[in-house]
Amino acid sequence: MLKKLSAEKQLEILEIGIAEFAEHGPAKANINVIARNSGVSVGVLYKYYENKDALFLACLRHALTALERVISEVFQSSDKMLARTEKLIRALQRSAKEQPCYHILYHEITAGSCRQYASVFAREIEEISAAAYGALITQAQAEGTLRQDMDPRMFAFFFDNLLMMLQFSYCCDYYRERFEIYCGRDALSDDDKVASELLKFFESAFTTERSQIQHQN
Amino acid sequence: MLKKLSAEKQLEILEIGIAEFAEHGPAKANINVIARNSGVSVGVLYKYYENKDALFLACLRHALTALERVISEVFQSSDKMLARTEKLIRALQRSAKEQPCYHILYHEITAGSCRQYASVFAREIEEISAAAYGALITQAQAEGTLRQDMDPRMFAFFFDNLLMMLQFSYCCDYYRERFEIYCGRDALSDDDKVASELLKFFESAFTTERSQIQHQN
DNA sequence: TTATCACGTGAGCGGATATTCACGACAGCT
DNA sequence: AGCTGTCGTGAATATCCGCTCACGTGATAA
Repeated sequence: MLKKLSAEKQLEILEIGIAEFAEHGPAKANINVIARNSGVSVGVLYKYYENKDALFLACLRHALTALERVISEVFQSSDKMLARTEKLIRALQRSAKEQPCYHILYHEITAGSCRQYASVFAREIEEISAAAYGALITQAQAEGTLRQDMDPRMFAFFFDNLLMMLQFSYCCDYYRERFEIYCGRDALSDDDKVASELLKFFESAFTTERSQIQHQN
Repeated sequence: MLKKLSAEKQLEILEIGIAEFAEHGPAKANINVIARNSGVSVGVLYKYYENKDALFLACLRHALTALERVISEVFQSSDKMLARTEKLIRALQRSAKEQPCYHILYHEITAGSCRQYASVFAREIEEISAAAYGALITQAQAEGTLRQDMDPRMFAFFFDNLLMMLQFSYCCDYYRERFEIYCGRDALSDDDKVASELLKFFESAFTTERSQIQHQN
């Protein structure tokens, strides 16, 4: 190999691609623009990626891997459920602000122009978190720190629903606007308040009077 | 006016448009296909709508009006908070199954290819429900049937987050898959179970021991 | 120094599709 | 019946953009 694109340049292409795909959506993102912004020619893009679709998938994978890392780091710890939940919230807030495009790209695959990948990616991404959250919740129920009267899978589902919406609310244009409409102009900057309110919401959903009564029996 | 497209035909165009835009996303939806499927010529579409964008916005407005009607019907009643919440859940489940494309279109505007409209539509759509939910919650807090220790706007926000995700989980491909992964194959058909589980989740978030203690004082 | 060839380049081809416009059809009027 | 103006038609046009390929460049080997 003589010149070959450096690893950094290849990464740069992915980053620029993520930005472009996130800004315009997969359908309207422009390959020629990605090439220009990355400082390479269109031709070389097609040496590395078979077509636009392949480039998009590479960008997506890059973004999703980064997001998975954020989640899995939180799951390294052996905290109790609530502490872990708080860490999750904080980590998502930070990540959504630092790398908004990654989250926007994640959101993209839920939209119409990505229908084709919907089932593949749903399995790939959500199976992991569904299993993790499900296990966490079942365990918490067994330990008696969580209400007994709910289907743990449904619980995990609602739990993740709130976390997904939280991510999107920090970086997707529509959801950002909506966030401000609901919670006020400074909602986007006052991370502590949002985190603590969401945590309160979760906390009372986690632990009802019933679950405690059942636990004492 | 001599012939002019009948009101029914104009409605049909909107319905076909909604289906096409929902299936492929605004960017990839094909005007010529919409014309053919509606049984009219492309030309006439351009007599009624300045361009593709204008047609898309008309479809969007049609869909959103229908969705608003679903919500506002529930708000006609003077039920207590929990009863109203249940009605909301049921109405959204029904509507998402009967008119999936309407909800998919709603979801579309949150994605990248619609960035330009994000702020306009966010105000138009969410301001209404934000105000309604916010008022509902403030009132419930005043009556003492709702915990006092949460910011009512944030509460309304989380509340609506769960409802939005519920809608999407019944009709957007990715969210449907995810729904099944989290809650099992039959989640999509067992509406009663989903409704009751979500209601339980809300119920305990609404009413904590603390709120009841405070109320008894 | 020169030949070779691995890589990168970007002008331009081709297909897709949004948009136009010259035309036909037909209702009402005379 | 013939005229007129309103509408609807869809082939044709214009544009955009994904993708290709003939070429340039510079590192290596002889």
